[in-house]
Amino acid sequence: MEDMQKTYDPKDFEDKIYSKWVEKGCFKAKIDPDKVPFSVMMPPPNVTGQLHIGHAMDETMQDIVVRFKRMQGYSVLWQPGVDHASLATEHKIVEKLRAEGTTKEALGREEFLRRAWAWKEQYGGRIVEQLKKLGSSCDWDRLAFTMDEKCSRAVREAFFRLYEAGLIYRGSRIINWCPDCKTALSDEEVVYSEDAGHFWHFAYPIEGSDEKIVIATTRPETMLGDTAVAVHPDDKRYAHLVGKTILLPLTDRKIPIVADGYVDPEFGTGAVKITPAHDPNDFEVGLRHKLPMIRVMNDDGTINELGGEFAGLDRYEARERVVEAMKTRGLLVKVEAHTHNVGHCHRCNATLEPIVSKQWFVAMRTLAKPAIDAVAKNKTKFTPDRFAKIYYNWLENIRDWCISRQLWWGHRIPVWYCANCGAEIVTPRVDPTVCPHCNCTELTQDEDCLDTWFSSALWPFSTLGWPEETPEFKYFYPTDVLVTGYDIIPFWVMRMMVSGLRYTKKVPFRDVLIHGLVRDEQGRKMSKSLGNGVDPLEVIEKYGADSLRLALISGVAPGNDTRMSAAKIEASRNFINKVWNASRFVLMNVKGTDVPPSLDGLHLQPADRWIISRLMATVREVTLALKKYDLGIAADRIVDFAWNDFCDWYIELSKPVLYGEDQEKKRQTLAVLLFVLETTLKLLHPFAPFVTEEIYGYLPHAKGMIMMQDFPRYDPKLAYREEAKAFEGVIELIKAVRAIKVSVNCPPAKKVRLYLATDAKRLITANKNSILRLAGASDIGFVENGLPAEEKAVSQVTDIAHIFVPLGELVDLEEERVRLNKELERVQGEIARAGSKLSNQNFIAKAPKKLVEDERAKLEKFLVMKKKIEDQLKNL
RNA sequence: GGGGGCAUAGCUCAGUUGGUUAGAGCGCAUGCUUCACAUGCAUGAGGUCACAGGUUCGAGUCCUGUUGUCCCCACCA
Repeated sequence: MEDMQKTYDPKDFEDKIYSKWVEKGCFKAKIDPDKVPFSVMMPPPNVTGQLHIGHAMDETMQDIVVRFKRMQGYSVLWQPGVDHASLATEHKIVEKLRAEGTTKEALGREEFLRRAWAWKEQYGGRIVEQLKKLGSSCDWDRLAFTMDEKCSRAVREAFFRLYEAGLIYRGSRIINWCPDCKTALSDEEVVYSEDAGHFWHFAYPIEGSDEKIVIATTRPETMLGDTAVAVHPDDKRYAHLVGKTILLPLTDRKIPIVADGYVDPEFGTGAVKITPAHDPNDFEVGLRHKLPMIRVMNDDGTINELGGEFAGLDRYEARERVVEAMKTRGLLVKVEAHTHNVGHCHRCNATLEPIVSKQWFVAMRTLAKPAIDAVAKNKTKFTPDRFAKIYYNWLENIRDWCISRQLWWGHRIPVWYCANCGAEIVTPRVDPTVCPHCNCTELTQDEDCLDTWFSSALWPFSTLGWPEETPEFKYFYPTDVLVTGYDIIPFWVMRMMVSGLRYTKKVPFRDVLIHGLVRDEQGRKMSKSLGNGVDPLEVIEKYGADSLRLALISGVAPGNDTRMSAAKIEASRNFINKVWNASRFVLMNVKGTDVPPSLDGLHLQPADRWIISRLMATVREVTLALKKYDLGIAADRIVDFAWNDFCDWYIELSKPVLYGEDQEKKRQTLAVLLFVLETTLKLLHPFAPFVTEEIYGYLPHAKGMIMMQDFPRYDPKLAYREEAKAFEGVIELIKAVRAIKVSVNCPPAKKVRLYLATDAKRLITANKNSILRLAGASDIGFVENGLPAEEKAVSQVTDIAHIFVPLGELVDLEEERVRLNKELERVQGEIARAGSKLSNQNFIAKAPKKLVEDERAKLEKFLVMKKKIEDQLKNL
């Protein structure tokens, strides 16, 4: 086999490896009765969307979990799919048509849909290809689309069931209307922002009196639809006017003055114009006082024929003209600057109009209850659990969900109306042809579509074939974990919970792993307008997918936002490069040897046992962290082990053996190097799948693909706790010698002689060559009581030895005295701290025994150190 | 108005059920072209864990309050 390339270049192998995984069917989900299923539903990205950094994080997290579980032996389904994204997609197509100089109305429904599907065919594959670049190990053979036959069938069934139960109804209510997209929106789709506006004070004349009542409004044009003015019942200023009639200016209408508790006497003038058809609060007031509703605006935001002379004007032009007209009549009292929260369309950002409109709604209150209970009873668990509170907050305050959209791209509402008797007809599967009430055959289907989230809400089971009891559904449902961002909780998580419990009587997923947003270097949201977005595809191109993945999850706690920067990605790339080079080192040395395939029967040296012990600790911690979805911690542990323990220590410790003469020791060391490398690669695989798979292919005893190997297991036989701890003493010794040399500016290349007063002669002798090499020493001598003063040595006390390094001219005795005194001070501080703890009777009585013992041992240790340092000071 | 987050090294952030001398990356300082890697190695400086109380033998961690900051929801027309 060829050797590994000298430099790490992900472009050499990432695509090749992905193809290989696909070819070998590594991602395929199988119904295997002998295995435990583990299923994850990918949050479907918009079918015509492009991969952005937020997707990249979401996908990476899922892929890590899924690869981990697959290696642990679960039968994994990671279900991929894309969303038709009704409004988003239709918006794009409408824009395109506008550029072509036509409109959807001009094309007609059929032709428009033909174009929409063509658009979907053209761009629908793009995001899927981009997901592959990341290394996503989902079962592409099962790729679903919210508008495919399977999902559409589920939508129809779900609608039917809710309708039958009376939980879907049609009614005229105030909804959020986008005059640009010309559709209703749900409350969740409204984005509020503080906008600068005005507060116009208008005087309304009162019939049969010279008195006028002054109202204040931010939307003057809506006065054309006023049907009352309201004041607070206890407001003495207006008490005499309640029941009187207003001659509404600019119209020929007479409207009453009513008293209603909704009015805040402190705000504005204390008198409110009531426009039931154009304001949610006014709508309520209107119902209470049985006021007429006069809708004065068309769907496109222009004033309709009820607006008299203003008919046909755009809403903003109408606003100006109304103000002008009032001014001319001397009825404009004043204008104030006023900033207020205004709702905008989440898709096109147009200012929304609250409008009375006949729409379809889902009665959410009834449905919310089981969804609240399921989380309260821990049937579904949020990670981190604080998001359960946010979830409750949403569901407890939920209002009915407006599900109809005046769009064509989506699931057409499965309701037919009878031309004869006006009946609503809803059937679960087959389209009705005859009215069951009057036998009339003239039926027309509702023109509108469903909110895109209506189908997304069914995703965990619609993709598995529900309402059919398919084998997939039985095996993989409920799913195990849903991974998504906190911003999607109200849109999706909540609604999947509601639907899942309603239709399947089960929670749709057992865990919900919530992540935050990926922000830019300065903590700002990434946005197109700021141009501060990090393009994941560019990052992959430049650094490789593994670096991107690692950068996206390292140092990130669940649920928290994270910042992305070139520096962070480079740090990840550097680590992967490190792994690459360490692997090269091992393979280079293994080449041409008969390295044993396992550790069985080997006589392990202290350093070997130490690294294996550290490895086992890492395996345990990583496994635990992954189980708890602490992906950032898991990654940090692996990086820390691989870089510090393995590369900086064990590989360096192995060199004197590898370059030495003892062939048997060499074989053993190679076996350990290989074992640790292979185990580390497996641990790292879920995080950095490409590079680990590539390197694994070079390992002499590799079996197939790394992604199909067993995830490393903690083996108590390999824990070697005591030996590892003893060996830490050797490491501490080496570090101390290095520090001594630096402290006197001794060139690193200059070898020094070490003199050690120690009880650990055996351990030190066994590791002599390593100590010499790593500490930069020429020889070790053992002494009883240090060196004579004329030797001019620098000394340091460690756990296993009192070190003396004679450095002759380099040593300044005065400086050495200062250094030792400083050290003495530190040790005395420790003695005082431990001493005060141990003299506290409450500590002795109440703290765990182990802790007390540890504290005693510590005190003992520091007392010995103190003695040695004092002796040395006397000696100087 | 309601809900939630955050405050730890110069910067960005970890810190599992309270328990060694509070960690990492980046940055900084000093020194290293040692045969895997300068995308590197070694050594080091740098923290009253926002503030004030409390619980506890013991608090960065739990409780109460304060301050600052960010987000979500509601929406006084």
